[in-house]
Amino acid sequence: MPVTIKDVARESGVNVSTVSRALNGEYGVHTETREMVAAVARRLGYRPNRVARGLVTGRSHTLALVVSDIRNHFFAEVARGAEDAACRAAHDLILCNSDLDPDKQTRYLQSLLEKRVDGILINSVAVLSKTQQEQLAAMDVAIVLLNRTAPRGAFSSVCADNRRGGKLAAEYLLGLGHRHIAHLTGPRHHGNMTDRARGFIRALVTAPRPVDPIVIYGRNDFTGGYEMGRELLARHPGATAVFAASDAMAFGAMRAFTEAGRHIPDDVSVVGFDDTELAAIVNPSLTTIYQPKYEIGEAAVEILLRHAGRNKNLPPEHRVFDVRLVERQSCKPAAR
Amino acid sequence: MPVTIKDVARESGVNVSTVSRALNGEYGVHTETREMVAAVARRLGYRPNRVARGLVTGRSHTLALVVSDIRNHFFAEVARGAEDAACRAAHDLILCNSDLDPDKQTRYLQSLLEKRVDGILINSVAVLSKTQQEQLAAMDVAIVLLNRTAPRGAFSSVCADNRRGGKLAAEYLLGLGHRHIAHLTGPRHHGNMTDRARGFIRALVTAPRPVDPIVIYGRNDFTGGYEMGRELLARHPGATAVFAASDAMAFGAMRAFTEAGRHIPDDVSVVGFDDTELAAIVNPSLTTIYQPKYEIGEAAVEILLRHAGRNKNLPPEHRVFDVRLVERQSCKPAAR
DNA sequence: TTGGTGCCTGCAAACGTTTGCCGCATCCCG
DNA sequence: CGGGATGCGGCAAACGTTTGCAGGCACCAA
Repeated sequence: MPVTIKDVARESGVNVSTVSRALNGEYGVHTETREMVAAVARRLGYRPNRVARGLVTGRSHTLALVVSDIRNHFFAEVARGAEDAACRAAHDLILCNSDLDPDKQTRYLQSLLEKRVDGILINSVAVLSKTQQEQLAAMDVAIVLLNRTAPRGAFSSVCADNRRGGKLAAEYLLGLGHRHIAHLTGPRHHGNMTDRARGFIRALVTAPRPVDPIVIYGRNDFTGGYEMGRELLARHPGATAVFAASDAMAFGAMRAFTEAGRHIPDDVSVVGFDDTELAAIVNPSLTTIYQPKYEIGEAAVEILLRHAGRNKNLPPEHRVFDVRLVERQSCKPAAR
Repeated sequence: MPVTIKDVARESGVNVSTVSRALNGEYGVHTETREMVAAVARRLGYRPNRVARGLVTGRSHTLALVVSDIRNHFFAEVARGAEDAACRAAHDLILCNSDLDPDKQTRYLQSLLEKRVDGILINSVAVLSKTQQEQLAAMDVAIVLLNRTAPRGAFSSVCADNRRGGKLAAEYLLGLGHRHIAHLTGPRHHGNMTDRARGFIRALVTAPRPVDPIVIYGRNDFTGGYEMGRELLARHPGATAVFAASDAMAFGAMRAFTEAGRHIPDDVSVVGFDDTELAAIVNPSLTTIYQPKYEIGEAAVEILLRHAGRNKNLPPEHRVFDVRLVERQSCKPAAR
C-alpha cells in the first residue's frame, strides 16, 4: 500500500538504484537527476522502508535499554539521557522493564537479538547465569552495563563511583558523631548496591574508632525501604543513623520512622543515594549522594554507538562518574 | 555471520520453507521432521531474523510511545503499563521524548513511520499542524492519543476524565469555604490540562456563590510550578487555595509558598492532579486527583494492538477512566 | 578517427524470511 | 485394483532496499 522506491523509480523514469543513490546523497549521480528524483519522491510522499534497508545493511539503527523499572526515577533520568543521545545519532531506543527477573530478562534479550538491535544498554547482567552471560558476550551486539563489572568482564560499563559514594556517606555520618549506624541495601546480587555497601562498610570498619554497621537487605523501592525501616526499628531501635543505598529506599525508611514517632533528623539521621528530584522536595529534605544520572545514560549510548557494528575488535570501555555528597536537612550530629 | 534459516535447512536436509513451517508451528509438517528441525535449530543456536520476517509480513511487532518527558512520573507510570501490555503481546516498545516540540515530534513520527511500527501511542498531537495531523491520520499505522480529542477526530484515545477531575477539585475547595482560588495549568494547547481547567473553572463559575478563579499558565513540571507559584504570590497575594493541573506543578508551587513563608495548609490550600507516588510522601502530603496511570498505558496498548494491521476499517475507540479525589493534608477550611 | 578516461546510470544479486502453489507418496474406500 | 483424498515437503516468488559491476556516453588527446 505505501509508496515504495519502485514507484518513485517508475514515476521519475530512472532505475531504483539511481533513486536509492540520489536520495541517500551518494556520489556519482547527476545533480539534475538527483533533484528530479527528490521532487518526485516528495510529491509521492515516499518514505524509505527502514526494515528493508536494515535487512541489507545489517544495521537496524535501534538501541535497547533494559532497566528494572522505569518508574524508578533514577532509571527515568538515565533513560532520558540515553534517548537524547540516541536521538541525536538518529537511532531509536526500545524500553524494557526486567524487574530483575532472570526469565523476563532472558526473554527480552532473546527478542532484542532477534530484532537485530545494534546495541543494548542494560541495568545488570548479574541475574543471568554464567552460561547466559557468555552466550551474550559471544553475540555480535554491543553491550554496555550500568554497573561496574570485574575488569575481566567482556562488557563495557558506565556507572558512578559507588564505592566512593558509600565511603562519603560513612565519613559524613562518622563526622557527625554517630556510632549506631545501619545500612539499607538492595538485593544481594545488585552490583551497584553491593559496591555502595562495600565502600560504606569498609570506611566504617577502618575508621580510627571502628563501627560495625547493621546491614539490612530488601527491595530497591519505596515499599522495600519502608519494610526495612520497620525491621530496623524492631531489631535495632538504638540506631541513630541510616544510609540507604537509594533515595527511594531512604524515603520509605523515613516514612517508617516518622510513623513510629521518630523525628528526622533529631532522632535519626538519614542519607540516601542518587539525588533524585524529590530529595530536595521532601520535608525534611534528604541529604544524599549525587550521581549524574542523565550523563550516565548519555555516555552509555555514546559508547554503545562507538562499538556497534565493529564486531568486538575494540576492547570494552569503562567509564566511572564522580559522586558528591549533597548536604540537606535529614542529618544532625549525634546526641551524646 | 549469524546462523540463518538456510543453515538450519542445509544441516537438517530439508528446504527452508519446511524449516520455517516447522519452527512456526504451522500445520502440515510431520512431527518427526518438526522435532528434528527444532533440534538442529537449537544445536546451531538459530535465531530467526525478525527484520527479515517483518519485511515480508509487513508487521514489525514494534509499538512506540511518544511522551513529552519520561522523567515526569506520570509518563513513567503510563510507560510501564504500556510496556507490560506490549510485552505480554510479544511486542517491543520504542520510547520517544518530544518535549512537546513540534519539530522534534514530527521528526520522531517520520522515523517511526519509516521503521514501520505497528502502532503509536502519543501524548498529544495538538502541537502538530492541521495538515500534519491529516497526513498522520492517512498513514496506515494505528494511533492512540493520551488525551481526549473532539469526537470527529480520526484517532483513538485513552485518558482520565479530566473535566470531572477539575470539577472535583473545585467542589472540594468550595466546600472548604475558599473564595480566592487560583488555577495553575500547563501550556495552552495541552489537551488534558485544558480539560482540567475547563472542568475546574466551570464548576467555580456555576456554583451557587460563583467564584472567578485566577488562571496562570506555565510549564508542566516542578520548575514551572515554582515559577507560577511565585507569580501568584506577586500578583494575587490574597489567594487562599490553589489547584494545580499536575502534581509536579503542585510541588513546585508548594516550594514557592513555603519559601515565601506561607504555610500549607494553614495559609494556602493546595490540590494537585495525578496522584503520583510522591504525593503521599511529601510533607504535608498532597491532596490530589487520582487517575489510573498504569491502566491508561495498558489500555492504550490494547487498543493499539486491536487496531494494528486492520487498516482503518474499524472505528476509533475512546476510553475514559474515572478519577477520584484523594484527601490528604495539604488543604484546610478557609479562615474567615 | 581512435583509444582512453570519467561521469552517470542500469542490471541484478544479494539480505533472511514467509507463503501460495504444485507434486509426490500414501492411504482408504469402493 | 483404481481413483480421489490427504498429508507432507520442495520450488520460487515475493517483501523493499543497497550495492558491486558493467555498460553507455561524452569528452579529450593523440
